[in-house]
Amino acid sequence: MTTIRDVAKRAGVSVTTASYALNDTGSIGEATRKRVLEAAEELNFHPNAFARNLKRRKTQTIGVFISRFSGSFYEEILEGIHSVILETDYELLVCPESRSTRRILLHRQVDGAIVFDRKITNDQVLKLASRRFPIVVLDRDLQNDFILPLLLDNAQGVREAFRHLYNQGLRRMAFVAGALDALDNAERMETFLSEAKRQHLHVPVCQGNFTEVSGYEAAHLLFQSAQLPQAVFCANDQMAFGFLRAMKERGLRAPDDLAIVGFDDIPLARHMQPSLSTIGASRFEWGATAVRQLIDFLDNETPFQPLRLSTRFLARQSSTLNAELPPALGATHDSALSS
Amino acid sequence: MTTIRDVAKRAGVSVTTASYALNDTGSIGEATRKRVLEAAEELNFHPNAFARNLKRRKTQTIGVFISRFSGSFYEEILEGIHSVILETDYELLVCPESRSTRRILLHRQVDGAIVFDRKITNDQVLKLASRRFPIVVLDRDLQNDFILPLLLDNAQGVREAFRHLYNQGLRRMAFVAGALDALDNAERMETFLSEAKRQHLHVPVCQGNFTEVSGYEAAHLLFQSAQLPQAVFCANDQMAFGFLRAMKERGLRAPDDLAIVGFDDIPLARHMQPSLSTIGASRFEWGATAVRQLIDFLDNETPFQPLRLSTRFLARQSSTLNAELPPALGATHDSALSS
DNA sequence: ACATTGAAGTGAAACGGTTCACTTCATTCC
DNA sequence: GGAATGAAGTGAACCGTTTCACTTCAATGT
Repeated sequence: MTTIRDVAKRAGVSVTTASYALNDTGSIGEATRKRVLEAAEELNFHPNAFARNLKRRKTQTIGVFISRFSGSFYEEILEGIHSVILETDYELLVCPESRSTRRILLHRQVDGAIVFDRKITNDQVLKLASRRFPIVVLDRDLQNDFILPLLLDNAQGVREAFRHLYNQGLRRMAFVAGALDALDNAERMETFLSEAKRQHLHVPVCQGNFTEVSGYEAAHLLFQSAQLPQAVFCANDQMAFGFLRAMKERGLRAPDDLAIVGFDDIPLARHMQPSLSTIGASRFEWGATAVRQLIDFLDNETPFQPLRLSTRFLARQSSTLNAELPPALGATHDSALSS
Repeated sequence: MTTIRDVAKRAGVSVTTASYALNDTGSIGEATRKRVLEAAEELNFHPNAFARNLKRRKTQTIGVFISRFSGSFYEEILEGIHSVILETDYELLVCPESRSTRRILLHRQVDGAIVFDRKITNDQVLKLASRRFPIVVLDRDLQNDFILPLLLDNAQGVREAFRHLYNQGLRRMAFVAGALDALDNAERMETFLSEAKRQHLHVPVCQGNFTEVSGYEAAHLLFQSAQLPQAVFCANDQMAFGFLRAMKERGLRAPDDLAIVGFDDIPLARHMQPSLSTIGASRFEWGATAVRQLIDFLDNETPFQPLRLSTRFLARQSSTLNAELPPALGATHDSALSS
């Protein structure tokens, strides 16, 4: 392992000079600089990141904390983050939930963090965030000078979805809720119910927890009620998927027997049979925005700009009555595979 | 930022003692140890990872180098890796292709690497790998004491697929090839063609590059030939997907007009209409095996054990003639969403 | 009674960079 | 001609740990 001392020796200069030359700092003559760079090249020198970070107290790295890799939900967010990182001189460290999370966060192995992992508590985030360690949170409404929440505009998409159902003459609606502690769930439910209320509709709520199975179970519960609803809004796509499975088993068809709407626009949604109406946002843009703001804060102390990511309702087969929608595949395969 | 010195001072011991106590090394009295740990707790002390790594010359971190996040191809591999990491005292650093790759690899910010990114050259891998820096490669056939290739057993699955087609009486077959420089493509093609040869079949080859579009284009090329083949094997699912799109546009149906088989078993494959016959491997197991061997090498110097990951053919609608296959969704949704 | 042992604890030198404060020396200015 | 300036380069402290080599001292063996 060659060190900067080796380089300095070979170039016939002091370690200081070598460091300045390699980092393009200090004032070093052109000839000397060249000699140092050549020596470094010849010795295949690469500065030890630990020594450097230890001294600089900066890592030039952004940490992203997610709960897991699968689900293709994070995928696009990560892609967005990655695409921005590529244009900066920062590096990216992705950390799935585990002990590591604590370690990396606490040991300051990154200069800033993007958090999308409910296992990390609000308290932890609050305690960690500081001018020297800004944090962007994607999954909670937590905010101060050093914490930027970047959330979905749940209300917008849900309102559109409600209108879509309502305008088709559907009146008996039900809501399948996700995890109780999730902000997104609360907002989606709150919006849906209040829209319904404005139309003097009462909407029963089935409690789920965002998993496919809980959607399946919610469906069974609803099937037992005296009168089937005409439309069901599920707080996310996974539950909608489970709900549709239960319907299929019962011989019920969407949208004719029951119109279904989900939330998230997971990749599968457009490929299902019937394709699933849902509410989507650009997760790519989400990730990109997060890291852009974070780096802007780190480099220029630009104050955080909270904002809500716009969502939009996507009418597909599962909720669109008597429409001549093209079959899912033919209509959408292109963008589906473009990723 | 509190340091070990603060802890030592508070506990009324030397820095050395504090370090030994915190790391459970050296020989330290029970009472003293307790006092140190308490002091650390009270001061909310967390050792600086850079200083530690600098001194220890070990990072206790495994680096995974992939070319990108999307495609849901890496997803399961990462999950597999992650699941093993969770049970060890190693951490995980996932690095999408970029300058970072070079930096992290060269600067030894990780103790070992798992490489799945063709942008990293064989030369680089060879130069980097050493007893102190073992590397597992998932995308190339490169091997020495410190480099472990973990590849798919392409032949096995492809052979099964060929038989499946052949046993249904199909004789006119074509092959859509992927990127020329890819080992996987070479092996799949080689196997398919030699199986065909044994049956005295001649199989024309259309060159593609693993992308959906290249599959689409390959289809158009084939459509111009005098006689349509009865079965087409695509070297991966993406191309098969493009091929099916072209067929649809032409009013051709799989499997009746043309039986289609892909390779990879991407999540979409089972959800398409028709569902896509393909060849799959447990990518989860793939990742898990890789990291297990790597850590075993690092911790115990266990020599690398090259092996091929078994693959299996999955008969689905796109290639199964006159069969009563259940509809894709009903049959498979459970495992599809279980992730 | 004295050497031996081993547990408990310590001082200081690393690890490999960065950077502050400083020197040297040629050039410019008045 | 002497002070002022500034470019080029250097020595050494420092970042926060770990760990080698060492001391101290009570307990043990003979």
